Amino acid sequence: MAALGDPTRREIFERLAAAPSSVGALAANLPVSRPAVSQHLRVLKEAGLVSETPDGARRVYRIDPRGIGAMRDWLDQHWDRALAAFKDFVETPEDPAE
Amino acid sequence: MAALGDPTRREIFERLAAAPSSVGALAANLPVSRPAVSQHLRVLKEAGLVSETPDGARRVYRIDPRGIGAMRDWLDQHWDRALAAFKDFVETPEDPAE
DNA sequence: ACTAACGGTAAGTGATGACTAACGCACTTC
DNA sequence: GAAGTGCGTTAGTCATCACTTACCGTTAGT
Repeated sequence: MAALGDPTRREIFERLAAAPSSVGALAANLPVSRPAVSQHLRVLKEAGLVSETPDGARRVYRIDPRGIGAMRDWLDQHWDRALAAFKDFVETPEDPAE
Repeated sequence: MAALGDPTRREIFERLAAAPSSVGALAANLPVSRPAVSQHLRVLKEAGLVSETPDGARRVYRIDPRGIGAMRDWLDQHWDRALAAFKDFVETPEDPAE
């Protein structure tokens, strides 16, 4: 969750969501060096958002559905509560006692 | 989106999702000072995640459904693509040529 | 009007973290 | 086996940011 706070990391995440890719391919289309991409991928992997697959000398990274699913659950949970509270707030005309 | 990167800010966000609150009430139950809470609320407000409502001398903050809705949309969009790509990856038996 | 309570703002400090350069390791191909 | 490619890791630097202290504006009560 906090792993997506950095813009570069979010960019990497979005590119992987579009299509799995290797480290070098990602770094080639990004304004940062390859080690930087590698470090971001490690953070994303530890957060459970991506998974790596060895492919010879290369390593292919792709989105891990479980991680993004956990985020969805977290968001939906708060969404329901927030929506209920907001609805209650709008419908209350003007509470004088508070 | 990046506004939820900080743990303290996420904590404030979750408390507001549970129930709207004033700045002082939030700071009283948090390990940080009141100005810190005020700064976090400003970031959350600029991100469109919370909205403030003047109530006399106090200001009540609550979750803004639009902000959390935008996050949901962003997440769902990437979820669909990632799930399709992952499914395609799993179903591919084992590509010998590569 | 004066006082007290509530909250936003400014300035300054300390720590977290994103980045690059240099190095080492695993795998492949000649 | 030797050279080359693709990645991860380490050390070090620099910027970003979260936090506190002090101050000022605003609103409610006496």
